[in-house]
Amino acid sequence: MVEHEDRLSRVFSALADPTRRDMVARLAAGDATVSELAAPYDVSLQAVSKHIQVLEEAGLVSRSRDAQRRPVHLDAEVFDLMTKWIERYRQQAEERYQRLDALLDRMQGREQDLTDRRNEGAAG
Amino acid sequence: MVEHEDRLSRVFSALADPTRRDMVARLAAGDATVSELAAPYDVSLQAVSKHIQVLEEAGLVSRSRDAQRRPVHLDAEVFDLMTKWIERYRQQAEERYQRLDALLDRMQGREQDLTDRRNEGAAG
DNA sequence: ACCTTGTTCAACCAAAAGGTTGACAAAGCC
DNA sequence: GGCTTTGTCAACCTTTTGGTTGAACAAGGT
Repeated sequence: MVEHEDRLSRVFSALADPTRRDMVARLAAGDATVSELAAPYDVSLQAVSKHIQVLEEAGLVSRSRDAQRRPVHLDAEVFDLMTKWIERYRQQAEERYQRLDALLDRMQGREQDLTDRRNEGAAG
Repeated sequence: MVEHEDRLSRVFSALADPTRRDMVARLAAGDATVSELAAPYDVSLQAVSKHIQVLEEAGLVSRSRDAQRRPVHLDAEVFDLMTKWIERYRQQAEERYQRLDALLDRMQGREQDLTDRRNEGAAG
């Protein structure tokens, strides 16, 4: 839709592809050239080259030069961006859940069903 | 490409969209109905309905029923899946980086350039 | 200079994503 | 019963994505 979306979108989008996730997994064990990366997959070298481009645009990898080879290196810092985003909302959701639990404790004597949990969540 | 891809692909793919990420952020503060969720965005209710479906298929949200309303609820557990994946490879990459550092320490007297760092990473 | 190896660029294609509008279902309100 | 609210289904359109092939570029090796 938008030509160049925000960082987080590109990172999540890059990792949404299983082939690219697998490549990241392998790069975590050490740098690799394009053909080394391509070896296990049943697709053209060009397709792999494109995948690496996507990872690079997401800031997940960087490429150097070694003669004709273009070694691909995993840049782990971007992971922090994701982790922060995830943790933020997970914590928020968990805190909310705990507040709900506490509320349920306080009114445990009353005959209320789960609908109350949900309603409190939406309103509070 | 594949009709129903693995869980992780669907989760990352779902969060690759900024609108959906925003919806998740808002749901972390409490459940909401479809129209409540749709309100801030300049798109049709149908488009929002589709977004919610994507989040649901990714296991990020679930829907209950309250009269005509379909309250959307954030399921935080799926976040663990992502976090685990991310942490695994980040740690691996960091450990590798530290081993490289240690290696560099041991051979600090020699006149070696960064190429050695890269080569060790690819071969080891 | 020429060949080989490693990688990218360009054009093209099919499928998926994200949006639209129109019709319809489901449940409360008058 | 009929209207209104809330949401989904279906058909359609456009852009993006992930793949293809063929040509080209880059940098040693001989």
